[in-house]
Amino acid sequence: MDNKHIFTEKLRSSGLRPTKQRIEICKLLFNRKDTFHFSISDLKNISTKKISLATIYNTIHAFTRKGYLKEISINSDKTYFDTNTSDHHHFFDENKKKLIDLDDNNVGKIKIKKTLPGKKIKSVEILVRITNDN
Amino acid sequence: MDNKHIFTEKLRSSGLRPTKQRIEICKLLFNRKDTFHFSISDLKNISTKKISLATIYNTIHAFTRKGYLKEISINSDKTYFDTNTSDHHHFFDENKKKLIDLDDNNVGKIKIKKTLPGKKIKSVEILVRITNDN
DNA sequence: ATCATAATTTATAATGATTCTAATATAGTG
DNA sequence: CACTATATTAGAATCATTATAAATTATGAT
Repeated sequence: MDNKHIFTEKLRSSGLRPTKQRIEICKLLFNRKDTFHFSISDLKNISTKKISLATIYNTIHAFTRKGYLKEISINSDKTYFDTNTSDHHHFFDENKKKLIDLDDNNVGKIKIKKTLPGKKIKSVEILVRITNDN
Repeated sequence: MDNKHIFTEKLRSSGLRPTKQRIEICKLLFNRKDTFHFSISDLKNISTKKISLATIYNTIHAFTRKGYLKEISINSDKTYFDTNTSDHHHFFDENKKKLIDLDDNNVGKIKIKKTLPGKKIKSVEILVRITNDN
């Protein structure tokens, strides 16, 4: 069971043609229990089928625009993406250079007391940098 | 008054030789009232003296290691630095692509309820994305 | 001040991620 | 099937950043 028809429908209903490359990427990303943090090169590496780099970029960006992926900011040369698009935060393990989810309900309420005229808050993201405890 | 001798001393006391390039960069960064958010190319642009790009990179990284600058993470292709090294957070204006300081005391206390074995928290950073309110 | 040495600067090349381009292939529609 | 819009592709282009190796400069000792 690889959910091919489900992905096909999902793609179609978002106005994206269900090509074999997109379905393959869907399988890699969404046929897993846990949320997946990855960079483009990670994705390239785990893919057995040959999909061009440009297609991987295009697809991941399309999925991000559709809200199926979330882009994550850390100071690193690579951009990371997350299959968990819910409101949540991250630990960044500086030793392992790995992201770990931090659920919104594992963080106390955040109050932003400063406001800026003519601006509205789009999102509030927390990054907790962690290191080995020694 | 350009604080040249103060910068010279500061550099020397951190084990960095006070070269004319480093002193020029000190002036650009620290002779200002407000904190300064910049990218390497911003710095290159405001410098009237010709300093090679490699030296700008080297110097900014040296200053960051010494704690005179702080590196900031946002999802963008450039790395930003901040002359305000105190514990604080940022707004990122998605329309203007500009960073704005958000003081720690303008944010309610943040409680991280999840712990990870063998790890300690190094820092907690908040990024508040804002857009035009319309 | 001069010398020797280690640190620094520099121009340039190399790298790596990402985007662009233009040709080819494919999906959806009639 | 045929047409057209959309996708995929390989490869080139771009941009930020890092590495290299030679020339320059700061510093401490003489």
